Amino acid sequence: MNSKELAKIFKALSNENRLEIYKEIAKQEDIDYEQKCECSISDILSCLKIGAPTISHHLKELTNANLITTEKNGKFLIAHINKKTLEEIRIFIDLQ
Amino acid sequence: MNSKELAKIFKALSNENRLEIYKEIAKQEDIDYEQKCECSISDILSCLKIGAPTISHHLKELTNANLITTEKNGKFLIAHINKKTLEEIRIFIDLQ
DNA sequence: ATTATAATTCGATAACTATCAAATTATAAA
DNA sequence: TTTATAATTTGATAGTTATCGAATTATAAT
Repeated sequence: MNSKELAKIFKALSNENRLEIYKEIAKQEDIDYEQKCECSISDILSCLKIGAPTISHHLKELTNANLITTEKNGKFLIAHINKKTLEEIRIFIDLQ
Repeated sequence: MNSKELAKIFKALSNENRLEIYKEIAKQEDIDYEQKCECSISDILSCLKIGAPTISHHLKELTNANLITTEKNGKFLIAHINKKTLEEIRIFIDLQ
């Protein structure tokens, strides 16, 4: 993976609130291990002090960096961690 | 390590050129394993297409995020990777 | 059908950042 | 002591981004 792509991933994680969102998604995915994971915007809304439009924006950034994937479940949105991208970061760290 | 600190670290790595500088420092440190490592601004200058003031700025950002340390050797500047911060990133990755 | 809820889009704004040229400081070499 | 080199600082600028309120869309519940 080249520096441009990697920098993009780091940029997506470089905002405190966005990082919190990412961690919350990972946490939910862990809890709901065998169930269908449901980490919706409304869930995140209650954790953070930022509005829905901002969360929507942040989720798009995370998606754009391939850190998460999302799908719609009725009214709700479900987010998943993309393990491959996480692995790319790990590879970078191990190389340094 | 909390999200605010971690986000700061990621921010420092979120610029392509700054990431390249970081990698170059790591590379030099690796090469000069038993010698005194000398990764100066002038060395980096020749690798990247940005000016000295910008590199100086980037080095300050990396230092500020505790990703590197620097010392002066005469006219030159020597940079070192801070392994502890690298380890903090690894811990985060392993938790996800 | 109407209403309520979840999420997104749009437009605006304030804050931040990468970059450069020019000037300055610090150090080494001649 | 003069000159050359390395790096930093300063000031400016163009581009990016986090955030919000308002409006809109999509879906579910009544």
